[in-house]
Amino acid sequence: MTTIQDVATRAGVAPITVSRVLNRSGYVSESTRQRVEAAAAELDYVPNLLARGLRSNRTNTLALVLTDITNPFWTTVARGVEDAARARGFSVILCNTDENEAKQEQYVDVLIRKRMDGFLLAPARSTPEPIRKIQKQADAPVVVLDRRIADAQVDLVCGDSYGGSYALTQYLLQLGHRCIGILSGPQAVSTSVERVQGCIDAMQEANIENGAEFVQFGEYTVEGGYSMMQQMLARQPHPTAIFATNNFIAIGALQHLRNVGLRVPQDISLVGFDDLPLSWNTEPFLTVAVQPAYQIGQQGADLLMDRIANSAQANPQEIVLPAELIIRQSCQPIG
Amino acid sequence: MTTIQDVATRAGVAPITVSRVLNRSGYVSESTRQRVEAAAAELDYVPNLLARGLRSNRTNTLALVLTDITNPFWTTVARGVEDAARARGFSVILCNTDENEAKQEQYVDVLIRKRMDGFLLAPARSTPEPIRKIQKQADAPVVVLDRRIADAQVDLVCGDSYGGSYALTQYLLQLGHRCIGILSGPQAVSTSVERVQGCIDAMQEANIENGAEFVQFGEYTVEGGYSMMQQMLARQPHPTAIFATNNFIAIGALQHLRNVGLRVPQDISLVGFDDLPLSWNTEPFLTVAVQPAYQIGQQGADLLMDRIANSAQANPQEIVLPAELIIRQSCQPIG
DNA sequence: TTGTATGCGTTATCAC
DNA sequence: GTGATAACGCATACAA
Repeated sequence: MTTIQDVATRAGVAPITVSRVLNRSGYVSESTRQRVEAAAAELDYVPNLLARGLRSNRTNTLALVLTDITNPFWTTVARGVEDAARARGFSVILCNTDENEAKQEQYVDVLIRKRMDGFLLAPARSTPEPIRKIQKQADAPVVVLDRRIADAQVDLVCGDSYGGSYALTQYLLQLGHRCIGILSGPQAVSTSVERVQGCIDAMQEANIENGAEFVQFGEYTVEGGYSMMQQMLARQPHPTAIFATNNFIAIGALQHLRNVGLRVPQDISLVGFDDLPLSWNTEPFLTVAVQPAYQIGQQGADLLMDRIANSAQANPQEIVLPAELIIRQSCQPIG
Repeated sequence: MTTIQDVATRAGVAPITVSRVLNRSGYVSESTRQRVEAAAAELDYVPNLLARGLRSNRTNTLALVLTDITNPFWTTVARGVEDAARARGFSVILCNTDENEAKQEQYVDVLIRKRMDGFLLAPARSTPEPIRKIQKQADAPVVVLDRRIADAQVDLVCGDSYGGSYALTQYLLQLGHRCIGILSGPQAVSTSVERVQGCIDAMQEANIENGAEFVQFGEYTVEGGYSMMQQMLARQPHPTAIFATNNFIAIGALQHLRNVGLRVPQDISLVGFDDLPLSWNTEPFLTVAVQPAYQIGQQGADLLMDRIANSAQANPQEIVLPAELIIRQSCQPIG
């Protein structure tokens, strides 16, 4: 392994001068710069980022901890983070927790030890402990993505769950639906609560008072959607429209409807939250509210890097990005 | 930030003793161990992995560079790598190149600078340069995943592309198909070549000599599958069976067939390579050859960690894991 | 079983 | 513009 010292010797300068050339910090004469660069190239010099990080207390690396890498929503968020980071010279370490609190803790521990400059965290649960731990042990800023954490003094970037589901519900109400079944994620996750609430509030404003009766709570997974749909249909009379509160739940719901021979939208209407790429459902027909996943990642990373740059502690920010209503063919008017 | 020195002072020992306790290296008396552990806990001590890595020349971290994080095949591989790594105390840094050579080079550069202990690489292209670069600059072992690289002296773990497609083809031949269209990935990738060859060889053994005429080369993507299917159908007469050489190509092919009103298997038979989780196609009916993705990741990581442990350079190994034929309902016998 | 001395490769600080 | 010196936090080598 060739070191900065080797390069310095070869170029006939002091190590610190090599450092200045490589980091473009401080003044270096043009001729010196050229000699140093030539020497580095000839020796195939590779900077040791461990040493740099140890000395400078900066690793130029962001941690991105998210809950489900198999969900296109999150891969899109990750892409936004990566692009924003690269644009400012940061690299990103991506960790997937599978919504598992223990895994999340393991990753967070390692990332703290590896001295990340900042953390982007989509919490597996809505407890503030992991955030507190980072803030206490890491002395690095944290930006939470997607999920609101009560009692945590921390920046947040998320989509407008409430507004998106409110808009979806209004759309269903306009079509004449009066009984809407909600297939929700875990009650302990803020997005679930907000999506359910947005739907119920919209119904209430239309003088539908029993909206809360048709809610099933489960997981944000295909299996969850499948079984919640099953339970929803067990009710008599069952809803005329279904609100699947995320993309995987929608797939599961569709699978069950197909199994029992109910057609969408002829027999029952269905709306979803967050989209799927063309590759997933061979016919893209689902009416959905879509969060700007890429922007959530991008703005989260930018905010985080701002915090890293000005370690001055401003008040925590909350950035809520609007969800877009995309109307396709999965709903039909009543009667 | 509290350091090993702080812990040592508090416990009334030398820093090196703290180090021994934390790393379970060397002899430490039970009473000393307890005092040190208590001190570390009270001070909320967090080891600095940058310093440790710099000093010890080991980061206990594997790099995993793959080509498409949105493909379930690769997320499964990644899971296998993660589990194997965790079992031996390694962490994993995952990087997604999107089959893009430039991105791959950027990631590899950073990973070398970060001093990974080993590299798992699914090359974006079949050139040996990236591998040579790691071997030259990093002095860390490399294990290549999934794709064979000519002229590279390097370990390889992959699925049996040739055998899998040979078996699929035999199955189609048994059903009486005599004209099989192949929708292939890029000609520059070894898996493409091998899957095509397995198919052609099986046909040749059945005395079908013109097998090579019905091959389309394209990308391993939904779009690629769609357009290759389109071109395949333009031929008159078109094949009675289609071999989609990866899961995304199969989806694209299905989409096009649906668009032109051809039913599978009534109007045309279809087989694929690698499976999709239930969440993807609402009805799992495709007959496929499946590579053991999880094992590829697991065995790749294990081999890599073996290499790291015994830096003695044995000859490069090539581990080819069998593909499994799963027969479902996407094929029909010929009249 | 524990400690001393030293150095990993780099950059911060200050001096010239 | 450039350099000398020290220090980041830890583990290796050797000594006691």
